[in-house]
Amino acid sequence: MDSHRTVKKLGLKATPKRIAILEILSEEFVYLCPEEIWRKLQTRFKRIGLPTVYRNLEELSQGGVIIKIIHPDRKLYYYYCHNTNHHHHFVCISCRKVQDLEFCGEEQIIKEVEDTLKGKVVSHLFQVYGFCRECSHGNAIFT
Amino acid sequence: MDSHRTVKKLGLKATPKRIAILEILSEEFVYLCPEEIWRKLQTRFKRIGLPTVYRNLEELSQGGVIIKIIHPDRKLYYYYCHNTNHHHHFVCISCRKVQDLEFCGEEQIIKEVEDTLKGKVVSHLFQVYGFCRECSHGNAIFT
DNA sequence: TTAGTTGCAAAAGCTTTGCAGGAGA
DNA sequence: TCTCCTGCAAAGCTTTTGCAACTAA
Repeated sequence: MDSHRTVKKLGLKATPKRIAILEILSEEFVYLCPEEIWRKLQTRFKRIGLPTVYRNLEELSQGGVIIKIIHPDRKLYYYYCHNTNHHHHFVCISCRKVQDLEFCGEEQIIKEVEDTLKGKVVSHLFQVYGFCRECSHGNAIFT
Repeated sequence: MDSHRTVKKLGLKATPKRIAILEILSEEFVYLCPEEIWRKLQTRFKRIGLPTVYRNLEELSQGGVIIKIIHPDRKLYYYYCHNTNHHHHFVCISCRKVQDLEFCGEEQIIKEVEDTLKGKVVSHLFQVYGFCRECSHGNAIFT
């Protein structure tokens, strides 16, 4: 909520632009790409560079405050996730809304990898794509 | 196995380079990026363009003969998967070896999305990263 | 013959870097 | 004051496109 404090907690300076980037994302329930965030920032700042957006998004995501969304188009997308527990997302491919999922299956994965393959799990990527409630009711704009 | 027939079955012409690309991938148990495949092709063909590799990989993956591997570096990677059933992969982040997983959890995901979120699942991405048996025994070369 | 392929060069994007000037703490 | 940030311009890289020449069927 308090973007200023969140930023400082990461050991970063609380510059107006950094705070604005975090605020923009935290007010959205969809994932955004750097350029979209940049365009939103332009309404608040007359001079704002795209590299600044890229740099800040990377820092915030390194700090765990926002997450990268894996997208088939291989562009960078970021999402502010309010839920701090380990969980995964249901991503609407029409309106880009992101919703939390309870299901994970991490235990079973680790068990299978360790027991059957004798390997070691470092991380896992799990994302579900589809149409959210609103978009599956006829008004989907698939892009 | 028979790359020639596989290619023709997709409605594509069986050109030597196309077949070679498929053969190279089908003999590997790791995922490769277009440039790596291109370098391997250069030992067989004196003239071979990188765009040809990109184009063919895209066609073969459209045809379902090979799959794209989602990678954090957002580069394209392809993998020839011998298993035709729905399944997921355990990817070794050290040696790039890919191994099939039995666990999926698709039913639970669909149930949760439909029951709780009232949405519709179109696809899901599930990939597990870690160290394979060999690489977790000390000889890992993490890049 | 002829539609599908390929090589080359160039373009296209998105993302990153260098660096001098600027601003939080 | 002193790092850390930022804007701008330029570079970097991977991937894609245009087009004429080529080739599998």
